[in-house]
Amino acid sequence: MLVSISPRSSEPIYQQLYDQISAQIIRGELQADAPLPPIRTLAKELRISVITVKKAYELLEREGLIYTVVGRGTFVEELSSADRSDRRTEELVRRLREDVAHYKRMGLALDEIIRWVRIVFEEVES
Amino acid sequence: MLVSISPRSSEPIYQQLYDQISAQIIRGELQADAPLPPIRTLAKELRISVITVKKAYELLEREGLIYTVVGRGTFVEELSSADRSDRRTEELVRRLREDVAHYKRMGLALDEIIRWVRIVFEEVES
Amino acid sequence: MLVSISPRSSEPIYQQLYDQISAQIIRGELQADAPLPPIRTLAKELRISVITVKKAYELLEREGLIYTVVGRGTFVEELSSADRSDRRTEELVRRLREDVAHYKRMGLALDEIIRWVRIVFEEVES
Amino acid sequence: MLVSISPRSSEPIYQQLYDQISAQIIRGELQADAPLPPIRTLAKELRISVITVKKAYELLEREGLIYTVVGRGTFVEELSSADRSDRRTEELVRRLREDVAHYKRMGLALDEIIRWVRIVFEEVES
DNA sequence: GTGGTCTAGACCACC
DNA sequence: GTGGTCTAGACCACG
Repeated sequence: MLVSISPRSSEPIYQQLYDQISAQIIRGELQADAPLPPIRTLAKELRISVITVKKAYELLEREGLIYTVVGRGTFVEELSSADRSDRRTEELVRRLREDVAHYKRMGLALDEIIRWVRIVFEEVES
Repeated sequence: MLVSISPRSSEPIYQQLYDQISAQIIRGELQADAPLPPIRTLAKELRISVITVKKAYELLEREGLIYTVVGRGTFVEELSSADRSDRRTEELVRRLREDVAHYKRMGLALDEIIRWVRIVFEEVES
Repeated sequence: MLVSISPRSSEPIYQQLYDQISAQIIRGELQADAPLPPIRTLAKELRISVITVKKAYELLEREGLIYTVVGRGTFVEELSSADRSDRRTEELVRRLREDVAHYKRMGLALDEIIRWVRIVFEEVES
Repeated sequence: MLVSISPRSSEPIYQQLYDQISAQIIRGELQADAPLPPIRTLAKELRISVITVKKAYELLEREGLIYTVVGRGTFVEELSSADRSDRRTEELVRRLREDVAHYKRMGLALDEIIRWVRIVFEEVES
């Protein structure tokens, strides 16, 4: 599992973790029942607080993306492909709604938004 | 000048004000040297604190979009249409870059983003 | 008498008036007993409030630079050349003290200040 | 980090803080990534409001001199020595231009200004 | 009437 | 513990 964080970002670190890990699970890059790194290990690797990692894992668990076996560790939940598709959509739409509302408020027409999305999409690193 | 705020949004109120007013100036809807509502008046109308309005005005002033004459009031700065176009693009691209990067990280293709933007655009309030 | 104001400056308008008029008197450009423009006239010319002009004239009178004859108008006070020289110095030093203190706080040595004063002096309009 | 304020000065407290801290950063006295005192601590030390300190920090951040990591604290931005030199000059010249313009308007010759700067420099506290 | 500054104090999110 | 936001209210200078 690969994650990277930018501590200076305005997005909270636990959110960055959640976003990246959930995306990998939903895209199917992490197999069902595969183990996630132990909280302390991941915290040490990323040089962040254990509490922060724990918060991200808790979020993932509450969303049904991972499960914990006390004393054994944390594992990827099994998701049907329908599940995965639904979750992806749901998560996505929630965010898009906010963003698009913002563009509308800035006075952008639908065509303009799409035009800019095309332009920016290629330049962006990921 | 028309502004509206949603106190429940996660976006700070002063930021909402800044966004809306700057958009109107950049779109040229507010004439150069036109007076903005006095901070106290606007605060009362929106039922928020004077200080919150002031913070928005401070941001606008620091961006060179408005100017203040103490004891007289606050006014729209004169912007060439080239200026306006530049600022609009700059502001927009900065934001789009972040958003699109996020969608990419979540594993979305360009087509998918555009498809969803179309769908969401209509249902969104403003 | 020639005065010009910049309404956007952070320096109050009445102060701008005071500075310019007092400088002209102290430099001897305005003869003793020469009439100053009536308050209302000057206010109209400069498109500012009568109150503002009045405030400047009051300051000048309090400093003994002008005198008022009710019903006749306002006139330049008679100053001995010693007087003029004293006032000029006094006024100047008060201001310089603040400015120089600021440069010192910014970590500038005496030599540096002088070097920069020389450079800037020529470029400045007046 | 050493700062001192004079509450009686006409210069706003937050501006005094900004001036002193920015000067230290630009002079390179504060190392990159060194932590600034927490706003609450500094406020208590100086016996001023937290908000006043925050305002100074906001200014510093907007000028790119410090950066904030929410929940962790505030830190000195990394500046190349070229950067530092540029900023110092820029800030200085902006201010000097105003001051010198004022002296010129008061009818002072270059020699006189320099003579008085020399005299005043030593007596000034800091 | 206008904005500029400062205050004390509250609540929140994050680490 | 950290900073981020918002509040109500005060006092001042300016026009």
